[in-house]
Amino acid sequence: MGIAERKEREKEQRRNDIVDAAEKVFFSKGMRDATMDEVAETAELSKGTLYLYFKSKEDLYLAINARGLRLLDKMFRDAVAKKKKGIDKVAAIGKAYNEFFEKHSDYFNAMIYYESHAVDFEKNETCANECHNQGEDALKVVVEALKIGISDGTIREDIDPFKTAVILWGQSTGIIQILSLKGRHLAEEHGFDLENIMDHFSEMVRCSLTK
Amino acid sequence: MGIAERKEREKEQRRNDIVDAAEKVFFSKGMRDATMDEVAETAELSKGTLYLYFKSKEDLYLAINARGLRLLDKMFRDAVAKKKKGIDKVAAIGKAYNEFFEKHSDYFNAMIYYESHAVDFEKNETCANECHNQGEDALKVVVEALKIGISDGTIREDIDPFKTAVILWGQSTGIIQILSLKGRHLAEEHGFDLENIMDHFSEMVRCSLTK
DNA sequence: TAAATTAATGACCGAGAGTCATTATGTATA
DNA sequence: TATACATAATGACTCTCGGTCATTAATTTA
Repeated sequence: MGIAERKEREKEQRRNDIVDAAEKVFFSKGMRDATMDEVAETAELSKGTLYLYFKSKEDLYLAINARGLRLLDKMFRDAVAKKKKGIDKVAAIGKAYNEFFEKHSDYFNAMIYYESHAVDFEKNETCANECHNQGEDALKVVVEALKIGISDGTIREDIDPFKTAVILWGQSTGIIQILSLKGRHLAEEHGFDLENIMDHFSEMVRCSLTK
Repeated sequence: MGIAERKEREKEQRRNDIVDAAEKVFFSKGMRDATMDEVAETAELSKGTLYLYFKSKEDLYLAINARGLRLLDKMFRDAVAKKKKGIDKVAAIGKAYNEFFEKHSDYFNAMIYYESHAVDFEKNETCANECHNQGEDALKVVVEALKIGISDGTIREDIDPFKTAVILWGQSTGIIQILSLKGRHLAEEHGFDLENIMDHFSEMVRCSLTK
């Protein structure tokens, strides 16, 4: 009985098409100014149909965010795979995060929005959970890198890997966020050199992890 | 001619009353769910009057944020005043920031909202500018503390004070933000000890600033 | 081919931000 | 004190947009 499977695939496909359309609209107009009517028009579907696939506008936005997090997780995994030593893995993750911001700033900004709003799990269920899990997966990559570093002696052993991973995550996100939002201004107003600021930060991190 | 001055004062007073009312409503309902009608009711004014004093809902929100930033700036100044050495001043600022979060989390969350949204200066003019200036003032306190630390030899001299201040600001904000949003979950799910995480972070910062 | 199930539609509703013609209050002038 | 003038405040109204649901269309099953 392949009909159920085919239907399942088609449903998945349609869902994806909607997220594609939503990305176009949300990324060009911003979460605030994007309208569900425009997403519907872009997807060549009626507005009602959007609500068959997503619970709310926020839920649809979270689906985009989940895509971003999936991509970030992949970049993290690729980054750690290329290095042997724990400390180098951690540095590679930092570099990957910065690259993620530079190459996929739309996704990064979506993430920022997500991280600064308490998400109502009632109204978003599925997508919110996927975001949460995807985020945890990415964090795990950092935790593992730290553990490896402690084992191979490239990272001081008096740190708690999980705690430190959370700190690193928060730190990095905060800095990229400030650069994303105020970077242009800082460069113009204060002659700020944006290029090497992340290197500067990486250096600080390396310093604090190696004692 | 004291009439003009009195009128000016009254206007200022009314403006303050509106922000007071807005704080009550925004803090209890959240930026998203707060309505201008409710602010008007709380302020015992008509909705139209709110728009005589503020350009938009966002503008009113920015006025609240400016208050928060003013408070933060003051806490930073008080913190540095109590310490002699540059490195201790920097540590005191970090402690003050954490205290700000703990004692005035409503303001902190307002700040987060502000920092994660590109503010439309067209629609907010005055308040947006005040936020911006207030933020720069607070940042200056950090810059000064770093400079003093470099002079008195408690902070390594191969760092750029301004650049480092921005990094510290972003880092701290990012961490507090993640704790604010996910802290409860991290504690429950991963047996995370929230108490000393900021100390842990401070230690990392001290380590990276003193070489 | 008819009945049943599933998918899609778009007119409609309610909520809330922002407006503006009208009204009220306070101030200067005769 | 009465009158013209200026400024402040009002709230009914509009308009946009997220979300709903009775209706229609398409697909599957019997």
